[in-house]
Order: sequence, then C-alpha cells, then structure tokens
Amino acid sequence: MKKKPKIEILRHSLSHVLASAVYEMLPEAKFGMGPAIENGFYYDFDLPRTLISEDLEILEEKMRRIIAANLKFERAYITFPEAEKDFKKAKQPYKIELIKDIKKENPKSKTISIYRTGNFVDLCSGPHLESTGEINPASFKLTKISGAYWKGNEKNKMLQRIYGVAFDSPRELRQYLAMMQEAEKRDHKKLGRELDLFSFHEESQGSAFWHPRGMAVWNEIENFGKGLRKKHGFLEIQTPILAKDSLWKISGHWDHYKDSMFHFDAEKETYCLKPMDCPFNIKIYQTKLRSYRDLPIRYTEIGRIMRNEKSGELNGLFRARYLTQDDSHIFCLPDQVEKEISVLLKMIKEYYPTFGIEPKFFLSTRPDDFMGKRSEWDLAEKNLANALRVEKIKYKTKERDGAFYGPKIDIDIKDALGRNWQLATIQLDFQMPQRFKLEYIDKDGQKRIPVMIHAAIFGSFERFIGILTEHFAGAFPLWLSPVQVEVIPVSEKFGKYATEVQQKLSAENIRVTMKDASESLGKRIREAQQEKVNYMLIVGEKEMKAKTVAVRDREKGDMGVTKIEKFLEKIRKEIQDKKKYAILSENIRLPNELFRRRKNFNNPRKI
RNA sequence: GCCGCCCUAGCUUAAUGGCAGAGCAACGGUUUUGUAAACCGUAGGUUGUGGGUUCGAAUCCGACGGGCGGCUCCA
Repeated sequence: MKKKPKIEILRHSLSHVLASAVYEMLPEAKFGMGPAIENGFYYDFDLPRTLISEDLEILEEKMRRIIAANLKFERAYITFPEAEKDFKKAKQPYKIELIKDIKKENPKSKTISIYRTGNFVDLCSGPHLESTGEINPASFKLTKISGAYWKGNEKNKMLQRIYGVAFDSPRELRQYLAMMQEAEKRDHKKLGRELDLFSFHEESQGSAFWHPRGMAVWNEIENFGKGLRKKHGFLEIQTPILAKDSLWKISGHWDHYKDSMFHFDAEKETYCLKPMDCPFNIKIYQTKLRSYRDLPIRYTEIGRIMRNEKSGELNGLFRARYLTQDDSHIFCLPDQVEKEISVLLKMIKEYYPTFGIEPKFFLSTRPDDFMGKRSEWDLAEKNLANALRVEKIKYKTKERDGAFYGPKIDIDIKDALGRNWQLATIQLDFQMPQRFKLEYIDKDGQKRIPVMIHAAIFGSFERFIGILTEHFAGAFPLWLSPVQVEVIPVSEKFGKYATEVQQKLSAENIRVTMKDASESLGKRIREAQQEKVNYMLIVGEKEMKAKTVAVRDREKGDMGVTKIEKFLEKIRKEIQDKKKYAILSENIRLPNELFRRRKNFNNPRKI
C-alpha cells in the first residue's frame, strides 16, 4: 500500500481534533465523516443547533488547547460487534452505518480501527500522528461552515460541514490565505464589470449580457475556433433553439433531463428550448440517404442552448442557464472512430497551448443510468482509451461519470480559486443513431447504423471566457484584448494628429481608442493601465513633427519612440503569433508561484 | 433545490435603533498637460422588494428577489 504523505496525515489528524473539539462543545453531536482534502480537511456533523461563524473561533481555541495538551492518538482494533455496540451506546447512528458499510465491503476482516484522544473516541482508519503535540497550532485555520448531504446523497439528511485549511508551517498557511485573497481580485465576475466585458441582471438569472468589449474577446475566440475546425474538415451549420418534446423523447433527454429543460405549451404542443444541439444535427444528417463514401460527416455549430440549472448551482459565466457551445458532431463508420477521436484530441492539443493553458484529460466511464448494451459501452470505452494512447496523452479515469448515451473524454481546468471546471468534451455515442434510426448504405448495399461523436473543443464561450479572464487576470494577450491600443495626445493641440494615428490603426482592424486631453496626461495613462490596454501611444510635439509615436507597453512601460508603420508591423506580428505573456500564462497550475509573480507583476504604484 | 453568509448612489464603502455621509466615476467650469490620480463646483439614495416590531428601522424579525461559498446536479 502506498504510504500517505505526511501533510495528509496531519490534515486527517486535524479533522479528528476538530471532531474532538465539537464533542467538547456539543456532547450530543452525531458524527459523520472527516477526511483530509486538498489544502486542508473537513468534518460533517449532525448538531443540535446551527453553527454560526463565532463557533469557529471557539472551536479553533478548543482545538489549540487539545494540541497544547499533547494528547496521544491512541489506536485500537475492536471487533465489529463490539464496535456496533459501543457506537450504539454513544448514540452515533452515522458511525453505525459506516461500520455496517465497512463490514459489507470487507466481509473477511474481523476488526475495525478506532482512535482515542483524551476522552473522545472516533471510528477511523487512520493513520494519524503520534500525538496532538506534533501539530503546529498556528498552521491551521477553520474557514467555513456549509451544508453537506450525508454520504453525498441529496435524499439523505443535510449535515453541517466545517472546513479547515492546514499546512506544515504557519508560513505556508499565511501564503495560502494571501494567495486566496489575491485570487479574489481576479474573479471573472469582478473583472467582467471592471473591464466592461459583460454583466448579469436579476431579470435574466444565469444569463450573461455581453458588452462591446466582451464581444471583442468572444469574436476572436469564435474565429480562432472556427478556423481550427475548418482546417480539420468540419462544416458549419446552424439549427433552431426550439423543438417539440417529441424530438427530446426520441433522444432520451426528456426522460433524463425533463426537470432541467425549459418547456412550454403552444397550440396543443409542448415545445422545449434546446438543452443540446445533437438531435438537430441528426435531423440534418437525415435529410438525405448517406453512403459510406460520405462518411465521416463532420458538422460544427455555435449552439445556443438553455438549461434550467438549479438556482444554487449558478456561478457567473462558469455555470449559466444560457450558454453557447462550440459544438461538433461527427457521423462516421465504426472503423473510423479512433481516427476521428485522434483528430479531436489533436485539435485540443493545438488549441489550449495557444492560451498557455495545459489541458487535463479524463476518461469518464459508464454511469449507473446508462442507455444501451454493456458490450457497446465496453467497445466505446476501449475506442476512447485507444485514441488517448495513440496520441500519447496521460489521463485519469472518472468512474461512472459518462453521459447516459456514451463514455467521454473530458478536459478540466482550474479557476483562480483552484476549483475544477470541465471545458472540452469528446463523447462517443452508439445510442442516438439507433434511437433516431440513422443509417448509411455500406459497400455491400446494406443499410447500417453510423457512429456519432459529440465534441466541444472549449466547451462554452461563457465558461471559457470566464476561465481566460481569470487566467490572464484581465490582462488579455494582444490578439484577444478588447482594447489593443489607446492613443493619448499630450495636449489638445495634438488631438488632430492623435485622431490621424487612431484612424490609421483602425483601418488595419486594430481595436484602438483615443482619449482627448480634458484630463491630465498622467491620469489618462493611469486609466488606460487599469483598463489593461496593451499599448498606449503618446503623441505630442515631437511625435507630430516626425510622424512617430511614443509607445508605452502595458507591462514594460515606456518603450521609446517609433514610426507608426514600424509599430503597426510589430503588433501585426504579435497578433498573428497569438503571442501570450509568459508571465501570466502559467499561473493557474502554480498557486504559490502565481502569488509571487502577481506581486511583482501587477504593480500599480502604491498611491 | 438544500446549508450558511451577503445586498447602502454606476463602483468602493461610512453610519449597528435617533439628521443616510464620503471617495472614485458622471456632469459643468477653470487648467492644456510628456508616461499610474490637476483644481473648483453640481447632481446622484423609497438603504434589493414588500411586510412586521418600535415613538423612531439602513440597523431588529420573518417573507420574497438576487448574489457569494459549500452540498447536490452538470446531457
């Protein structure tokens, strides 16, 4: 068995200490589970009263006292009947349930492990530290209270969960807390407002309103994605947003997702706003008889879809009710599957590095509510795994996380706060073609059923732009930037020349603005910096006479004077290269690194 | 949807049961600026909405709306 890293043992031990402190405060507490997690730990309790945030301070204090008392984590093994008896006596129904579960999973094992510290005893597989004294009392902190369903099941009772963060040293804890504070500054909802990219309104919950500057980013991404698809033989289509329920009944979505589909009745029919594009793509496939020679057919669509996500699940651009997918559907022969998947994987490998984002691959396997035959699923999962192997892609498996109609390869990425979000997805589907009775005429003149592949390269425009905004902390690389250049005349006398410069750039499709001289030069530069404009062109007496511009780089500051044509040439190349700022491109994977760099990098002078 | 927290001007916020106040932004004027905040003034509020408690509510209580952090879900 792999030995657990020390930090994990520390975190796990702290969850035990937390439970012990809760026991001290509320002896009638019923205990759930308390594991170590990334950056810390939590413990679930069924308590006689609701916790408030002051309770966290009290509990922290109690924990510190337990640590100071240097109590031993005493381990003992007792038999299952003994365990059941003891925890029954202690009125711990959740522990009894756990004991029964463990017995069921390990019918051969005779004993079960418990831990004692002071007069608190908990069921726990360990390992823990030797004693509480090994914990540095300044290297952990209780952070939040939330609800959590017992065993993660919505139908079970909701328990109160206490979260804590913990590190080896107080220094690391301080770093982590500071980093989270920094991360809040790059929250896409905040930056979206500050940079005038998009807004949300209570009348249209969960749906972004895109402002002109946000559309600049959107359009660049759209064009980039379309270009990539065109290169790989995809044909663009567009389908409606509305269809009768009959279509969704055939596809199976009605049965699986009726509650989270928007639908309404009109003229004795029920209509649904589309939560998916696939059935519509299928309708286009079905408009003629297809030959094996026609396959693969690769459709791509900017799909505007609506899902009635539960209100508590919404989260800015990351989880929206109205979203826009960069959707693709491939209809192919069974022996073309692996190659098609490979092409999609290649596209993903080509796409993400452009933004300095490293995709993390997951293979999601057959869920419990799957449709179709096990043998088809086994084959589909094998196809996906093979394609991943051929492309030499490292991946992890997400057991039972596939779509109801097929297994999938997902690409996840972390946001500024370290939360994972799914972006790309490739789904292999033998079910929809059967349900919709799709066919093609094979070599031998027989009708056969094609295979369908669903894929999105970056998932949704909304989520992807949200991730990008946080990734770059709003300082977009030139090709994506809402405002690429701002012309700033030193005084009104040079307004005419500044306009001339602006027009010259604008004619080259550069996104350029100009600020007239009603404010001081310093202030206008400051504003442009805050708007994260990539280049400022300052023009005055000297520049006007010599037909030059003084270039100020958003990151590097004053870059000296140059001819307009020369500047144009430089940025044209920078845009073409989709050059990214190295400093900002790696931050998502390296939180500590990020914090250090941000300090140096985002350097508005202290005012 | 569930648990907890939050909502004061466009933004950031002050006032914790007793006159809703400031900074930035906006607008008007003066200034015409050389690389991160010129100066003076004006306007902007049913304190998310609608109830209750109170002599008196931004403040206390419950309802609704919206948001945030979790949970659940994510085709």
